[in-house]
Order: sequence, then structure tokens, then C-alpha cells
Amino acid sequence: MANKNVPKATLQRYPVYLKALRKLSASGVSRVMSKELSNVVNIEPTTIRRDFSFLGNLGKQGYGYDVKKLIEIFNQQLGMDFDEKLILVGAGNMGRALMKYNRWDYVVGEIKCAFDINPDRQGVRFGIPVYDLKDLETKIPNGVRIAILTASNDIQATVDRLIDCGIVGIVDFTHEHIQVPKGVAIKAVDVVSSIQELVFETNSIIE
Amino acid sequence: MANKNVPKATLQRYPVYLKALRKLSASGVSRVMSKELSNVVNIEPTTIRRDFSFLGNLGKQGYGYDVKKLIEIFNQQLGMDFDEKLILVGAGNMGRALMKYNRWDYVVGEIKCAFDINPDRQGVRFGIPVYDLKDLETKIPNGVRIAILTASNDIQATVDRLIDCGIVGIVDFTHEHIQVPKGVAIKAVDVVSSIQELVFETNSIIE
DNA sequence: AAATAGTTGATAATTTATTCACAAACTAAC
DNA sequence: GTTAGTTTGTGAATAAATTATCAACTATTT
Repeated sequence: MANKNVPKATLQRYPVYLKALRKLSASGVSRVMSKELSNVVNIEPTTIRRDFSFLGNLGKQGYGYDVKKLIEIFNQQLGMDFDEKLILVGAGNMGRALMKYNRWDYVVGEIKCAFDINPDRQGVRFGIPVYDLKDLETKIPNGVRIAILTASNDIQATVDRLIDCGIVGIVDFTHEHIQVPKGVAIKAVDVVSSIQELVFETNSIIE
Repeated sequence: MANKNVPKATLQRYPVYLKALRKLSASGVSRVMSKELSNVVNIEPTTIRRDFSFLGNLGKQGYGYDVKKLIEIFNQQLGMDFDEKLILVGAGNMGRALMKYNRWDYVVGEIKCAFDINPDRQGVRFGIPVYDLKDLETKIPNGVRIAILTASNDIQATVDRLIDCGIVGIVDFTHEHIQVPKGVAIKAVDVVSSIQELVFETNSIIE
């Protein structure tokens, strides 16, 4: 995979592009120019072109980009075709909701198995085996790099164990602060934090 | 409020600081130095000090920061004490989960009311009135700036109406691309996008 | 009370990210 | 074909964000 130091800021925009491209594709648009796309996503055309250029020469001069091809490339690059293996830690309400949507809208990967301390939640749910969390080290499948964390007890201790098992990316649904060593990435999915950012940002807009 | 052009990157870190500070406070730490905090959040001490300096002179040379005071300031600045009024659009599974947790862990504000097209979902749920979405314009309380969007139909049209009603910030739980004019901020809360970012980021780490 | 050790906050230097500007490459019309 | 009109992709310029440096200050020790 061509992946030569893509800026962090660019990484954050890729999912935005992908969503927008899908919307365009769904409404019958088969080719798009950076300027058109710019109107859709509120990002400068030149930024878009530079962002895209990290993934190869995707466009054609005088023509633009082929939407389908672009989506395909993004799918590949953003892991959709990788069939990224995921594990889920915590099989409570949120965990079960995620299992239910396992084969997501547009598949990122697949939840291979889940872990929970509560015996009532163990067994098979929505086709996914849920193991006892204490068996994490033995039951975790090979090659899993990303864990989705929806647990609510002993969070830091669990994270430490996950990292020992080779996890390098965590999607964090907890509302707590988690400490990880360098080399491990965390993405918080958190309403409260999102609202906080918005409150501050919109205050800035007003004043 | 002192709010002179806080960098976007800084805004994204504020919720991280707040969580970490709460954790510290809960474990009995009453004062902290930028270097200590750095170890906890994996952000350079000097970046931390700069980030904090936008909110005033919060620290003391040769001493550090008072954790409680810091939390208080953050609460104020990040809207917690503002009692920010929120509305919820969409009262399905996700919407109801949010209503249930309305008075969040650490209160951001309050969901004043919700809207949904489905009559079955209207009425009062968890103490929050749920109105028909078609009455949005008449039922939306004064002074609401932020909407939480968990609807799944006619998303773009609904967003347009929200903006007409004065909404300037949207917490977006949908998986679709939404188009908004400049001056309106969106924060996507989206597992799939989060995983996508992680997949790419962790690929970068490995290769 | 003076000296020392240690920390913030401001400024300067550096790094990272965005935007400009234009050559090269393509399409479409003739 | 050839030419005019577009649009990409990228080197260079600009802007933004991060990190380093240091003066000013605080607490503590002597």
C-alpha cells in the first residue's frame, strides 16, 4: 500500500470524502471535479486534490475523478476490503447494538468475537461468540489490531491487557480517560466530548 | 468570556484534558504540573501550557496548576455551567439511549425536547417531551443552538430546517453525509468513520 | 532574608498543513 | 489531426500549529 506519511489532518478528512462520494454516487453522479466536491464537503478544491494525491494519481486532467473508482480506492485504503478483524470488549447495551450492526452500512471489517465479564452476556449473540473477559489472552484471534471498547469496569486494566495482546488501535466508547503508550491510537466516540467541542466552537462563531 | 481565536486543534484537546483532570481529581491529586499531565495525556507539556493559556493565566510558576480550579474553568468554558439547551431529533434506539442519559456523567446541558415523525415515539419519554417533527418550527425552545441528530429519514431536509431555526451546531449520529453552510459546525459521532481513521493510522504506524 | 530549584507563560524557531500558481495531461470540438 | 478549453497534480509560498527557549515568578531551603 502506498502510504508515505499522510498528514493527520488529511486522515481525518478521508471518512468525510468517502461519505460524500457515496452520497453522490447514490444520486447518480458518476464523475466529479475537485471544485464540485468542494461545494459538497466545504473543503478547498486544492486541499482535496492534495489529500487524494497521497493515494495515487486518481484523477484525470481536464476530466475530474471517476466517483466509483474513487470509492473503490477509498474502500481499499480505509480498510473496507481489508476485512479488518475487530474484537469487541463489553457486551452491554452499546456492545450489543454494535454486534447487531456488525456488517455495517458499508463494511469496515468484522467483529470476530466479543468479551464480557458478565456470564449472562456470554455465549453467542447475533452470530458472534462472546467469551469471558478473563480468557482474553487465549481467545483473542490472531491478527486483530483494533478493539472496540464499550466496557464500564476496570477500563484501564483492560486496556493494558489489550495492548499486551497486540492491539494498536482502540475505538473508545467509555467516558473515562484512558492512558496508552505511544504507538497505540485511540479514537473516542463520545457524545459529551462532541457537544463540548461544539459548545466552544459555536461560542467562537458568535463572539 | 475570553475567547480569542482558539486554534481548532486546541479545541479538540480540551475534552481530553477535562477527562484526564477528572480522573486525577478522583484519585486524590490536587495539583498538577504540565509535565505530569503530559505523561497522562501524551501531549507535550509546552502544548498543554499553550492550550491552557488561551483560557487565562491558570497556573502558577514554580507550582503548577490547581486541579480543582482547572476543572472549574473547563466546566465553565466547555459549557457545563452554561446549561446549554439541546434538542434531540430522532427518538429511535439511539435517541432514547441519549434521553436516558440526559443528565450526563458530567452535565453538558440538557435535552429540552425531542422530535420524531413516528407517532408511537411521541409523548413524554424519560421526562422529555417528544413532539412531532413537523412541529419543529413552533415547538423548538428559544435559545437552542445545538441539536443532536439521530434521525434516519430525510436527513438533509431536516438539517436545513434546523439551520433555519437557528441551530449552529449539530452532533451527527447518522452515517450519511450532511451538507451545511459555513458558520454551522458538525461533529460526527460515528463508529465506522472512527474505525476507518484507525485502520489507516495504524497502517501508517506499522509500515 | 537570600539563594536555589523548579514551573509557568510569552516569544522565537521549527514543523506541519493549506493555499497559490502553473506545467502537464486530458477532453472535446472542429 | 489540431487546437482551445479544462482540470489535475505538484513545487513554491503562505499560514497554522507545535515545540524550544528563556525571563519572570513561586515555593522551599539554608
